[in-house]
Amino acid sequence: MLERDRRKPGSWATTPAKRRRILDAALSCFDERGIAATTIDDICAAAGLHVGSIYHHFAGKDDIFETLARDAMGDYLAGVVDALAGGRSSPDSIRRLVAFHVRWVEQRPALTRLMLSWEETERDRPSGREHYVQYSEAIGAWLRREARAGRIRRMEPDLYSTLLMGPLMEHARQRSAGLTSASPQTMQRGLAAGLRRVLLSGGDG
Amino acid sequence: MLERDRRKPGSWATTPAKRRRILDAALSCFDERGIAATTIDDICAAAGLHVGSIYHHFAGKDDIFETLARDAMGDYLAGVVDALAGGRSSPDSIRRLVAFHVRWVEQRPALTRLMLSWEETERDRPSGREHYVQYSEAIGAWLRREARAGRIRRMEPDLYSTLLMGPLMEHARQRSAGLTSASPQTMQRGLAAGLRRVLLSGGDG
DNA sequence: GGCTTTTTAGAATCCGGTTCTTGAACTATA
DNA sequence: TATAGTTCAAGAACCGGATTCTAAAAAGCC
Repeated sequence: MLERDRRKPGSWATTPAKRRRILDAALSCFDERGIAATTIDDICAAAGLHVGSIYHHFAGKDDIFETLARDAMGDYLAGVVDALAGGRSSPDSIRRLVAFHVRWVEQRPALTRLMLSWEETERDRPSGREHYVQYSEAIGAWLRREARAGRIRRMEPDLYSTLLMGPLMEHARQRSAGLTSASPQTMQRGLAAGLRRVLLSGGDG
Repeated sequence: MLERDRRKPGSWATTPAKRRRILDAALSCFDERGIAATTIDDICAAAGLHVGSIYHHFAGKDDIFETLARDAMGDYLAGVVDALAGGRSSPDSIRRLVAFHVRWVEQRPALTRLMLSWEETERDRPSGREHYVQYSEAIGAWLRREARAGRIRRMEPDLYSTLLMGPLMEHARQRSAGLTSASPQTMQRGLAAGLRRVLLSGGDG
């Protein structure tokens, strides 16, 4: 029934490549049908493999999802940290952060969706908090340093992540749901301006 | 196997009450086990009914979930609109909005979780955008009015929701995951201050 | 009290994820 | 190049949970 791509003997891919192929297949399924709606069979068909093989490489659907999501999150976080660290001043770091974020979201819609969904599902699990903590840590170091130097408004640590991540994640959500009519450039400028006003010292208390 | 609460003949509840009982049962299950993990049987046990009866009142698990989530969202939105409309000035409206939000999240952890999860799952569905649009509309009217009067910084409409909803929803997420150590009062003050800086006119462009 | 409609019980069904068994392909070693 | 051990693929079997279906009890109505 399913059109499977049976290879002739002798052309067996090496393990990491096969793993990759499953992940890629899953990613495109997740992206086009939604995460809950894709079945293992869908992934089988897309990867040209049978259930057994998939379960040989992964513990299950969740494992595949988590692997993809974890990678996506890791990639995003690395970019965030780089952007912040690479700025030559606080405003510059903020500009770079927002520029990176908007570009990432624009260029990786599937990964964006994955990252956002993960956020949701992870919360219920034992390991749930992990990513959140990771995110906070990633930004925390930079924020603490800048705040200590007086370049960034001093406030309750919890507020930093709320006020920084909030707009960024909300933007990602809107964008991945196709709800923004404004251009990426406009959003980028607006987000940067907003974050500057919230974070940088000066003005009313 | 399941301990069902069989009522004696003659004590049958009226329809809306029965519906309510199912919803309440489901809400507590969702809350204590997580949404994905609660089975229909769990809800049956909690409501003291059998599958058949539940399917008589609702189309399925999703229907129950959506009903609860829609109600939660409706309640929240109504409060938001009230808060904004009731302020005697823009800063006052913002203060009221944040105060309402923080209180709501504190007092209704189960509904908060539901609302946030709905956001996630809804995106994939045909009717997906609906709630988002609803949210934007709810705040949109107030924002447009204030902006036209010059009391609120003029910006791309999409940015309003990003910059307003972003921090609030992020706060709700953190809170419902038990990740804030700061007191509600602190968060409330901080959020209000942040939103004021972003939204109110004046200062750098 | 008999008739219709609503609600319930619970068995039957269906669907999708996971497990298990078998065998084929690869690897290393002699 | 046979051989033992290991990894990978196939696909049937299994299992749990959502949904559907049928019959019967309760409620409403005359």
